[in-house]
Amino acid sequence: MEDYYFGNPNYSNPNCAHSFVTMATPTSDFMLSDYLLLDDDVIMIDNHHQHQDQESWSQSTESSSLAAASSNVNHEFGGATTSSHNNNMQLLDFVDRKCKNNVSKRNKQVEARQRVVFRTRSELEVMDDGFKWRKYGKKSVKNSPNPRNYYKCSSVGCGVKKRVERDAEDRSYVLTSYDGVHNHQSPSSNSYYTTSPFSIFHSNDINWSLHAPAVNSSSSNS
DNA sequence: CGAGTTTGACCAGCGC
DNA sequence: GCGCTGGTCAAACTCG
Repeated sequence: MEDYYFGNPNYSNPNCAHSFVTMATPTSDFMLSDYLLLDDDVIMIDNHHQHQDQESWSQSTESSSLAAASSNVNHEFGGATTSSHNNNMQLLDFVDRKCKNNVSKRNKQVEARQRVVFRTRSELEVMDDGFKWRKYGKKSVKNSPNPRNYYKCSSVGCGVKKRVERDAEDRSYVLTSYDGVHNHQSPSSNSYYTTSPFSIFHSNDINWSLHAPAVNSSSSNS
């Protein structure tokens, strides 16, 4: 099986090299195993749910949009997520509990903006995805003991935003949501990234990594 | 000194 | 209309 990484392996912080995670198997701390298309513009990714039966999956995908999402999973992830059918069953529950309750009013106003939500198991709240982010807000949210951090892409003219918060139910997981699509290449030296956050799923021949951010190290103190 | 973070204030949507 | 909530702004602050 190929190794799949999140982030650019060539864009690492020597001070944080210890946190570099390789995803060779579904048992890695950071595992890309699920994502879901919600209402045409929201994708959720869950990285730990793995054990559901096929029957419940079929039941839970009666919705056409969700069924479409499941097909996308297999298509987009290819060999990296051969078991994604099973994984996404839990993801549907996850979406019901998390996404549908948490989609912000503000986000509802943002039409045609793509939104990707990652649920990753990591001690690090900020994951380097190759883009440069500037923190512009921090907010305590209801029903969660953990604050939510707001980031904007630092690139001029790029309006992509992301929110990062600890999972209220399991603090070992981090929820990272991306709003919008980058209109530029990744500033990282080796531009494996394309303009869309979804592009990570199209890189069958590219290694992706999860590691500590190369910049904004002070943000981890917040 | 510039870039990034912190944090309180402000705004807008929603439910009652 | 009012209060609650999530999201954003911007001045002050920190750090390299």
